[in-house]
Amino acid sequence: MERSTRQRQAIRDTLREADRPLSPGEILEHARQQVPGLGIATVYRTINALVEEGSVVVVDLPGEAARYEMAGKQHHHHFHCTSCGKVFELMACPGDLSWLAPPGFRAERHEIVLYGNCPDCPAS
Amino acid sequence: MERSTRQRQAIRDTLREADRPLSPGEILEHARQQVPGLGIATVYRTINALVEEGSVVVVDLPGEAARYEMAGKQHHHHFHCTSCGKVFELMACPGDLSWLAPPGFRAERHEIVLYGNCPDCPAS
DNA sequence: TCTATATTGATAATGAGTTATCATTCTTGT
DNA sequence: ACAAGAATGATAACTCATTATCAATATAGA
Repeated sequence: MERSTRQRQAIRDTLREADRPLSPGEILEHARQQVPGLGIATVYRTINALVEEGSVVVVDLPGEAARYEMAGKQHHHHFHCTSCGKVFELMACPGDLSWLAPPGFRAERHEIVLYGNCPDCPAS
Repeated sequence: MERSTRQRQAIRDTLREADRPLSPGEILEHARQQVPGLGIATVYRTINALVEEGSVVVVDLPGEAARYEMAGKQHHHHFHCTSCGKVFELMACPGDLSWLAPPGFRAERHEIVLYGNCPDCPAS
């Protein structure tokens, strides 16, 4: 990530402004508003560079391809809208859950995903 | 799923005896102890039939290919050993977590995954 | 036992997501 | 403004899990 290009700026801005994890496709779609000709290859290349750099982290959800969000956010979880497919951030957390594991297991971290409808999607 | 074959029996037995969700590869490996020549295609075919039939359910974990476990178990979660990669069942649950979502979101269900080391894997 | 045909195993094919290739374009230091 | 070479875009190639194909085999009813 040496030179500063319109493409990279658009991709970085997209991630910075997003309040939820975005898929490469969502990043492409949004960043194209700034750089119309942007290609998906550049999105992947830039995402990977940002992840290696440590400024972006991967968000994996069950049965889904990877999404990306800015690094450095406080511990949080996600809400997956089963209607529109978007993933939102949940800044709340029930706290330590290592007690869920039987003796002998050493739990180091947890992930929680809520499923349902987001405010933009009418109840199914 | 009309005829009864050694292959299907072995696959069904494998899933019935497992106390944790198994990947197609794990099912193949275990069922081959009963039916040495068993092929991966038969494992997939049988798994799919069992899922359609409703006797087996899919277990999706973040960033992982699907695993399978017998249907009808009570609500539970999973523990993913970051060392050996095996997934275990956690029969405990913190209960309703819909309060994690901001107003406007309608949470219908949740998934929880704990990560760490299982009893068989020395602490990293 | 015999036959119809469901099932199997090997493997080619597929699909979705991601990465590599390469000629062209753009950025940056001079 | 110029040159070196980094970055881009189009797309071919790749990866991995899963599915389709098809000749050979095994099951179950007659």
